[in-house]
Amino acid sequence: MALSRSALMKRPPASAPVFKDRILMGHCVSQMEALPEASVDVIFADPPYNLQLGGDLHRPDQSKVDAVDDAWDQFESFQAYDAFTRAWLLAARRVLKPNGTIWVIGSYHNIFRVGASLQDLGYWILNDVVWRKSNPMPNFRGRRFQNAHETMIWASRDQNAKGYTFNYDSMKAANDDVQMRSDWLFPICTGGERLKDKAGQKLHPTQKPEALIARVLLASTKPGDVVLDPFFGTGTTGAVARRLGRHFVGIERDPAYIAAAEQRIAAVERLPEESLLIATGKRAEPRVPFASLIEAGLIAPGARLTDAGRRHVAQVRADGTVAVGGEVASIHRVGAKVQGLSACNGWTFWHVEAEGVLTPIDELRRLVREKMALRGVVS
Amino acid sequence: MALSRSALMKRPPASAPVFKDRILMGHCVSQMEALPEASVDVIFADPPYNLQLGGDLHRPDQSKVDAVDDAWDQFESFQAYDAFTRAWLLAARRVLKPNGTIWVIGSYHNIFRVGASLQDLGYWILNDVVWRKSNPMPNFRGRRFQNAHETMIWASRDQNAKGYTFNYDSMKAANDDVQMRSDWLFPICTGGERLKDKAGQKLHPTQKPEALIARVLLASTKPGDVVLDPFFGTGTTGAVARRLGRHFVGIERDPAYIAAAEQRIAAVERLPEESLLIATGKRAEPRVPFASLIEAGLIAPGARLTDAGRRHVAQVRADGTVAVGGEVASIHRVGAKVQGLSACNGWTFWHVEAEGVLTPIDELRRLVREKMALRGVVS
DNA sequence: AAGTATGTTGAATCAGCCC
DNA sequence: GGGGCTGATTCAACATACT
Repeated sequence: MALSRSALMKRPPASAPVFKDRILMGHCVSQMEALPEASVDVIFADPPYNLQLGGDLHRPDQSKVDAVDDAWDQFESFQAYDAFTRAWLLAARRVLKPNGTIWVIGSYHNIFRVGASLQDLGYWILNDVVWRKSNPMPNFRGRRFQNAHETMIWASRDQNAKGYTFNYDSMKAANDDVQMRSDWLFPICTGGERLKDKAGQKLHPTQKPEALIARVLLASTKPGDVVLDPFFGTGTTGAVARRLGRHFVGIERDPAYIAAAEQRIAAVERLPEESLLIATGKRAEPRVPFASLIEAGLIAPGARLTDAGRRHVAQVRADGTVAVGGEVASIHRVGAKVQGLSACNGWTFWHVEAEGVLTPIDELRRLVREKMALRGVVS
Repeated sequence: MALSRSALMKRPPASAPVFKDRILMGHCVSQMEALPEASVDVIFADPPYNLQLGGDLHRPDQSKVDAVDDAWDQFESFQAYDAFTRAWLLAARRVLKPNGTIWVIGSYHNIFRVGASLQDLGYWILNDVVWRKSNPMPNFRGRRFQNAHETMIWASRDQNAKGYTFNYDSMKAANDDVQMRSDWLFPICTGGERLKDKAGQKLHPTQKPEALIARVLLASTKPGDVVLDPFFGTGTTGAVARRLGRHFVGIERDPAYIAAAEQRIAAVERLPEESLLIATGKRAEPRVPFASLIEAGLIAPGARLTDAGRRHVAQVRADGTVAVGGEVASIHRVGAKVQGLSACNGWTFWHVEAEGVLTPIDELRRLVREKMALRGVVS
C-alpha cells in the first residue's frame, strides 16, 4: 500500500481553494460564501460598530477628537445594521466547523444587536467576555461614565455542540491556578504596536491590542487551527495567529489595509513549537480500565478495597468489577452506591491496604500509565 | 416619616396620583399603564433573565446547585421573551419623565435582547455598565470562563434628552478623584444582607446587593426623585431609595415578596443629607495573572525562569504556563514539582536573569500592579 | 478569646467516549 | 445517532464547631 489513508486525506480536493494564511480582498459576505463549508475552527470578528456620533467631539482644551467616522461605519438605521449583521453571521456560520466557535467584539452601540442576531441564527452563547481597558479615553464632557470596556461574545455554532475547544487548564494555570474569569484587563493598542502611516497618523481607527487576541486564540484554538477574520483591517488576528502557530484567513475590502497587514504579518516570527504546547489536565490523560490493574498484577482478584475512612469494603472480582454486599458493578457505581450518591470517582474513593498503609487506587492507575508511556503505547 | 404596612399597600386613587413609596401588587405592564404619564425620574429594572438551564448541575463535591428554576423565568422562545420585553419597556417609557433614565440589569442570556429592544423603542443608550462580581460562582465543569459579571444598560428616554441627571462630580469624588468607569466591582448579596425565611433559606433567588443599587441611584438621581422598580422582588431598590432620601414605586406580583419588602423597607432609616456619598472599598492587592507579564511584554514566550540557586530551569510558554521536562503547568505547580513539594509560591520562587542578575518575577508583578494603580483600574 | 478546620452557598444556558 | 458508562470538575464569603 503506497499511500496511507492519512496522506490521502491531507491532500485538499482539486476543486477546493487553498485559502490558509491568505488575505482575501472583497466584501466579507461574498468572500465567505466562496469558502468551503465547515472549514474553519474559529472566527474572530471585529465588525463596524455603527457608531452614531452627533457632531464633532472636542477635548477640554478644544482639540478635536479623531472620531471613527469612516464610511464603513455608517448605517442608515438599526434595521440596515441588523440586515448587514445577519448576512455576515449567516455566511460565517456556514464556514464554521460543527464544533467551531465564534468571537465578536463590540461596544454598546452594536453589541446588543449582534448578540440578539447570534441567538436568532442558532448560535449558542458560551460567555460574554468584558475587555476592561486599563487606559481608556476619558469622557470629555463629564456627562456619562467613562466608557472603559468593550464586550466580546463567544458562541458555539449550535446549542448542542459540546466538543468545542476550550483550553481550560491552560487558562487556569496562566491565572494563578484559579479559573479565568469573564473580565479581562488589557491596555488599548498604543505606542510601538499601533500601526502608523508615513505622516505618523494611525493607520486604522480601531486597531485591537495583540494581547487581547492572543488570549482569545490561546483559550479557544489549538496549534494548527484555522482562524477566520472577516473584518481583517490591518491584520492583528493574522499576526497573532501566525505568532501562535495558528493559520489565518483574512477578508478585507481596503487595499491599503491589506498592504499594511501583509507587511506586518510577514515580519512576524512563529514562536518555537515547545512554547506553543497547551497545558492539559487529567481530562487529557489516557483512559485506564480498572481491569488493567488486575491484568498488570497490581491488584489480585479477591483483594479488598476500602474508602479512606475504612467505612466501606469492596471485593475485587476477576472481571474488573467490584462487589459490596450483593451489589456488583464498576468501582464508580459501587462507590456511589455505598455513599448514597448519584456519582463517584472510584479512582480516588477506593484504596488498597498494604502493611497498614492505605493507597488510593488512583496511584496504581498512575503506575499503569507510566508503563504505557514507556512502552510507547501512549504518544 | 413613618411607614405603616397598611400605608404601603394602599392603591393610589386614579384622580390624585399619590403613588410615592408604595408597592403595587400586580403585573408590571398593567400597573405601569395605571400610573400617570411622565411621572418618574428613574426606572431600575431587574427583569427575568430567561435562563435556559438543562439538567441538574452538581459541584465537584456532588452537592446540587440550587438553580433559578422559578416559573417567572420560563419563556417559550426568544420571540416570547422579546414580546414581553417590548411590552414592559414600552409601558416604562410612557411613565418616564422626558429627562428620565432607565437602568436594566441582565446577563448574556437576555441582555442583548433587552438592549436591542431599548434601541428599537427609541431609548438612547448612555452607557453599558459591567458589574464585576468579586465572588462569583465558579464554572464547576471547567467548560467555559467563570461567568463573573452582569451587565447593566443605562439609557435616556430619547436620543435628544440632554437634561438627564448624572452626578459626575459626586461619582468622580467617590472614585479617588478620577472619572467613574463603566466597570464596577461589588460582591454578590450574601451574609446578613441576604433575606432568609424562617427555615434559613434564601427568600428570593436573585436578590441584588444594595451597594450596586446605591451607586446607580447616587449616579443618576437627586434626593427627592422618584425611582420606579417594575420587578420589585424583595424591595432592594425601595430600601436603598429610602435610605438615600429618594422616593420609590415598586411593582410586584408575589404577595410573599411584597410582605418581605414592606418589612424590610420599614426598618430602613434615611441617611443624613451629608452622608450620601458612597464609600469605595479597594481590595488589598489585585490578582495578577502570570499571563499578564507576558502580555505586558515583561517576559517573552520561550524565556527561561530559574530559582534563586539556579538549580532548576523552566521555560515560559505563550499561554502563560511554564515547562520543566515534560511537565507543563502553572508557575506554582511546576515550582512545587521540581522541589518535590506539594505547594510553592511561583511568584517568589522563580526568577528571570538579565545581565547576570536574577530578579524574582514577583518584582515584575509589582510593576504590573503599579501600572494598574496608576491607571485607577484596581478597584 | 482567638485561631483553625470544616461545611455551605451563589442568576449556570457546565461531558466525552464507546458501542 | 441514541444509550450507557466512565470519571472529571470549584472560588470567595460566610457560618459553625472545635482547639
